[in-house]
Amino acid sequence: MVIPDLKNCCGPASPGGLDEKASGELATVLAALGDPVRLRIYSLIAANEEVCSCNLEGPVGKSQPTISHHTAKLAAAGLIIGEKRGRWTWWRAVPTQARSAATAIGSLTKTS
Amino acid sequence: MVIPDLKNCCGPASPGGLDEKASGELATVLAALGDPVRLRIYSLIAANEEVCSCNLEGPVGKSQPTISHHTAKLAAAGLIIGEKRGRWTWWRAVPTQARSAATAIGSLTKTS
DNA sequence: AGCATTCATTGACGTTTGTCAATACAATAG
DNA sequence: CTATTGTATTGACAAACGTCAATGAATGCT
Repeated sequence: MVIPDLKNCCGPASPGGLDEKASGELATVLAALGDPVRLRIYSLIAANEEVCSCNLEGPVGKSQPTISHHTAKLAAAGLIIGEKRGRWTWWRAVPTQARSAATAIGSLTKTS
Repeated sequence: MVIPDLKNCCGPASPGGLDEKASGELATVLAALGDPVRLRIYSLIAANEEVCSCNLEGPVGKSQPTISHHTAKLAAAGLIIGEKRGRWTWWRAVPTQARSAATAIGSLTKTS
């Protein structure tokens, strides 16, 4: 008795695709941006040089702990960094992180 | 009695940022890619012209219903489309969707 | 020093998510 | 037509998530 192929529709596809580690890192960044509230927070920060937390609660319309929670998540993904100057925390975007994620997505599409 | 400003650290920031609708749509796409398993599935599909489901279970290492669940989510976000040809479902990437998300992320960073 | 303000953290709650077993559906093969 | 094969759906469950009230920690003002 010969053991047949598990599947017979086609070969083992192709080697392409991200490995487990790369997909995990990129997914972290994309997941951080994959929430409407966080995306708006990030866009507000990225559109300005610096934004202090006091300017986030208003436009976003969430409570202060929620804003803090989301900014922490964006910071954990390396998308923003916060500097505590005086009484306020000022947030700045890290453009390289967003851009590398953007190019990573763009380079997933077939390049032929 | 004069009503004071709610916050006094700075003005109302800037108008920049995505509106609620735009952030919701983009967040849907990014959330779809914000999972390591889905990102690997998408990268496998995008790296090839077409991929049938039988070639996904193996590399991804998840059960068949899980794969189906994730492909459905990617399809709902408009990132892939499935065509049932013969016995197998063939998945194709929609490069425009991924690319528009990539450019949207890229254009969030300050352009000055 | 004492008080007010700003932000982070904790705790709690309901909702969503990722996963798989079991089942149902669809389409080909014999 | 019946059996087999590939895929989608359902049900269930633990884990993660988003949210807010309450509390804590750190800074500036008087």
